[in-house]
Amino acid sequence: MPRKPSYDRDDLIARARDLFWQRGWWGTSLKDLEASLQLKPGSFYAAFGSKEALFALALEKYAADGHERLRALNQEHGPIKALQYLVEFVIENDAAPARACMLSKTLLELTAHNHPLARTANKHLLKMESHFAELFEQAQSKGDIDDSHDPKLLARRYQSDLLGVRASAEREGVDAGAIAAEIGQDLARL
Amino acid sequence: MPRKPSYDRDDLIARARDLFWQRGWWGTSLKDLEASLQLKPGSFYAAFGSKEALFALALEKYAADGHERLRALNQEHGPIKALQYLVEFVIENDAAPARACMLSKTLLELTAHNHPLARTANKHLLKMESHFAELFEQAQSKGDIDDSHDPKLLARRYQSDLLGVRASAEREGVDAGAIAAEIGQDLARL
DNA sequence: GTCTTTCTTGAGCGGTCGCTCAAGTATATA
DNA sequence: TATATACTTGAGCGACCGCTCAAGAAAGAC
Repeated sequence: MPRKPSYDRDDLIARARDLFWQRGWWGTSLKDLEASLQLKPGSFYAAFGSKEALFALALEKYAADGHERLRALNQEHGPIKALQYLVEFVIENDAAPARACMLSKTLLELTAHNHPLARTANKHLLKMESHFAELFEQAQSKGDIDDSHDPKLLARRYQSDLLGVRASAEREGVDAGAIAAEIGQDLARL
Repeated sequence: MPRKPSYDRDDLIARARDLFWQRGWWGTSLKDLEASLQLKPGSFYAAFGSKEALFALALEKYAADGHERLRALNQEHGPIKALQYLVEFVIENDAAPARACMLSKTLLELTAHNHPLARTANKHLLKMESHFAELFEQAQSKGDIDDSHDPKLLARRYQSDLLGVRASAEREGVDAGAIAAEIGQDLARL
């Protein structure tokens, strides 16, 4: 007896992710979202409950896609090359709405306000860091990198470097590709 | 015949800088500023003209202080040690309202909106990068680091690393001091 | 003291914010 | 076809946004 929604929920979340990713939390208004998702306020709130709830879903999708990309790169090229390709990919992907990491943008924007979404973003970052550490472990098992390194420390540094180069890639007049290449060389030297 | 303002303009700019640095552009309201600067709307607009104009002054002060700090560190310890100490300082300075760089926060928040302040922030970042390059040049002149490196490339990478570790330092559960130490070691190896 | 000039005050402007809700519309079941 | 059950619509809520301006208060010049 009911009636189906006329939209694809997952597609709406993807569009919201792109808007939030590009414009940030305070920089994205309900009006922006209504225009992009083609949803009137009533439908919006029936579907997602609040702007905050949708942002959380967007973060989740963003993180899930990141994990999937890394997994695929690893499967095709092995751990170290996957980490090298990832850096290049995130700063060159023209399909992305921004070069900088959505999680870091969220963190920097909302941490000082003690906003729950800042904690959510940090959790996703920690998960991503763990994923990096797994790849460094695999690289050691395969003998690609020296056993003397601690995979967790390598992952921590790699993530920091990644945040830095992605922020740099958001700037005009900075050759982020060159920085990415240096990060890749650092990985090769391990 | 006139009447002097009851405030110290430079002190107000410093307080505004701290608020903006911590809470960001959209996250800082006129009400916040009025409370912190102890200024009613009328006085505020008589003194600074607009929220945007004050933010620009705050960025300028932020950048000027950064240059002065680097200059002082260089004078006391020499170029390479200055760059090493700077990383430690920015992520450990409890007096600062945030660990992350105000220029990068501004850039990430406002670039997608084509906001003039994003360009302003980027200009300050470029100036800072030039300052880093100068120090690397001096280090080469003194023989502290190898001549084969290009100071501009070293500066670019150093700034990227700095942005990364400062964003990481804003997170909970991340030992940014350890990352800073690694960056310092990288500098020592040049 | 008087005058002039500036600084200070705060009510309140038009606009936008995130969000609500009652009314209208479409669809799957019976 | 009749009914029940969603989904869709959009006017508009109270709160807050950045900002204005007329009136009052204070201080240097004479």
